[in-house]
Amino acid sequence: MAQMSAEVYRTTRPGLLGAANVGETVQVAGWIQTRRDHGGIVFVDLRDSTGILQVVLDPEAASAPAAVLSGLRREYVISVTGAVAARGPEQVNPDLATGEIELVATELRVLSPSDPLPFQLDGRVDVDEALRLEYRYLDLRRPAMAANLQARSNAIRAMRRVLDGRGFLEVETPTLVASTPEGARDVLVPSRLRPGRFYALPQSPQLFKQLLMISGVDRYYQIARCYRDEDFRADRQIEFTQLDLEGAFWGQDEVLEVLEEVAVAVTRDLRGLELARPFPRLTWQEAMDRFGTDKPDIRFGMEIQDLSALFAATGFKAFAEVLAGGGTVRGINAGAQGLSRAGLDGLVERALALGAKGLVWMVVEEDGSLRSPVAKFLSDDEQAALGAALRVSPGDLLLVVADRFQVVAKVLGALRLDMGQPEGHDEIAFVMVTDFPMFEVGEDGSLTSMHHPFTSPEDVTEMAESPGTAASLAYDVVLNGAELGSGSVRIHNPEVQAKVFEVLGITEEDASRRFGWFMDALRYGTPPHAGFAYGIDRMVSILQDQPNIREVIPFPKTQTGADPLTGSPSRVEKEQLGELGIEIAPAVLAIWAEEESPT
RNA sequence: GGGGGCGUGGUGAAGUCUGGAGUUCACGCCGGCCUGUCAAGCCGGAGGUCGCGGGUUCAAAUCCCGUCGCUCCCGCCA
Repeated sequence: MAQMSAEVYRTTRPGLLGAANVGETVQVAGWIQTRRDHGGIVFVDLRDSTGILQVVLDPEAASAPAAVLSGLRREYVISVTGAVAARGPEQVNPDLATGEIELVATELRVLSPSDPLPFQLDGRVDVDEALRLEYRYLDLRRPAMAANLQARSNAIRAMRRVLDGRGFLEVETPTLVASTPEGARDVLVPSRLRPGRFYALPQSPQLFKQLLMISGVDRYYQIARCYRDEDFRADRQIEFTQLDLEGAFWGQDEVLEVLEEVAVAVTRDLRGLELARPFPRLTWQEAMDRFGTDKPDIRFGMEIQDLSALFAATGFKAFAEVLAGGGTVRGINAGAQGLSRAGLDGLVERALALGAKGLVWMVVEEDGSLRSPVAKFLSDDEQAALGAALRVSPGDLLLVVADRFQVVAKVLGALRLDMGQPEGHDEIAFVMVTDFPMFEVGEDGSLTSMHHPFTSPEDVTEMAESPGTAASLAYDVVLNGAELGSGSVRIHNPEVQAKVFEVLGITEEDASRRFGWFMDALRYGTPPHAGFAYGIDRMVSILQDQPNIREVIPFPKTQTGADPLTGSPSRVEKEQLGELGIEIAPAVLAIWAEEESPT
């Protein structure tokens, strides 16, 4: 079979052919999308990654025997030689890119047959995702999924184009790193050569890219796989991909400019849309005040209004007590929702679930008066002022929450999304959120980094003296209400870094043990630097109008971290564990035994 | 850790609330007819332990308990 190596399967591709090729003799190969067998003549839609082409198999013209033609089935892989012919005017298919032509076959070879499929690829029904994942290689043949893979590739290509054009150096950093038990749970990998020790898979290349800055790499980027062992969501997988970047002698403005350029290029390539620059910018406080969240969806208004001043002298006890206690009263005008009493009760329940002590709803009547369980507690002046503040029209639904600022923001922010978020994703609304707080204050008063502990404070003195309110040089990029990524100006001064650890309550000893190597590096001439990481899965899924990131990940895992195709995570042989010095806990072995017993 | 949804021939759904023969619809699959269809058409056929286990009942896809899987959300995600 020496001639096999010289065998020609195709001379062109199905989707590349058009009216210009009429009269040419070509050979194409691909999968049979559908077959229409008329007893004599047989039509086959031949599919590959370029598109679909109709092949006409006439038993009198084709050299293949009739038995072969009638034996063709979906997803058979075939190679066809024939003449490109124009279709008659009655036979043009306007729904097909190649609909003006067809291939009249003279020779057909079956390269691979296919078993009947476990599910249909035609996209007319939503197949159970577990089944799709078990047969992902079939799922990915569907044009919609192939388009997602293509879009992802296009996005990464656009990123590289922008950054390569700006002289960035692409550098790979390790994926077997030291565990830093802070932030997300690490994915751990046992070491064979040093039994009892573990690598962690990186949550991000953060410290390595900072080391690269110290190394003299001026501008760095990496398409970096990152790992966080936390619970799954529609937009969260245990492993995900980031565009990680960093620049020396940079401040926030330089980073944001590059981020915009990347976002513009990716949006252009994926959606053919030219975004206006600069992107809208909000400080964290503005975002929280107006939208109740640090990742605002600015495709619609329904902004939160502070009503505290308006109720300063209110006789309504619930509001007065909150205000006396330093809280705030805020509301949104949700517009004409036309909700039933049950619907309104549902909103109250939702507010309670979000942590509110209550939710005041009011519906604006035709005469401008307010229909509400609490209307009788509000003076005429208050009602009038409320109407003015929320710019009401008859039929509008007003939602008011009184509580601590954090609670009000969370509840109204969530209700705003419930009531107003657009269904489609026609609009692409990027927004930069800046001036994040340095720290998050826990219930017990403890401080944790809002971003990460290598983020520079805006003012070191302020940070030391009032860490609870101190601002940082951290920023996010938000797209349609989703956080696409975060970045910051980093600390390049070891004393400042030590101070941040101190404020975080990390002892000098702890800091030295965990990050001593990094603190040392900071002492050898560290340039000021700043950077960012874009979540590529999220960016592509939103730009592709996909409901979750699994649609743009070729081989994702299920919510319990499993891959139905390969069976990971799998048990391993005792011998393997022995080499690693690892034993399975008796409690786990008992569960295994129970699973295996046939009962 | 918690809350919600889903699980019915190969696929997708209806049936479940209000228990009464594995019933129905669409697609796919197999066979037959058919030489211009294009998600071809027409005729015929096969195919299901209603996720799994237990309980209630004369009787369970349907009610109850448990469990597994998938999914959405809260917590978590420096």
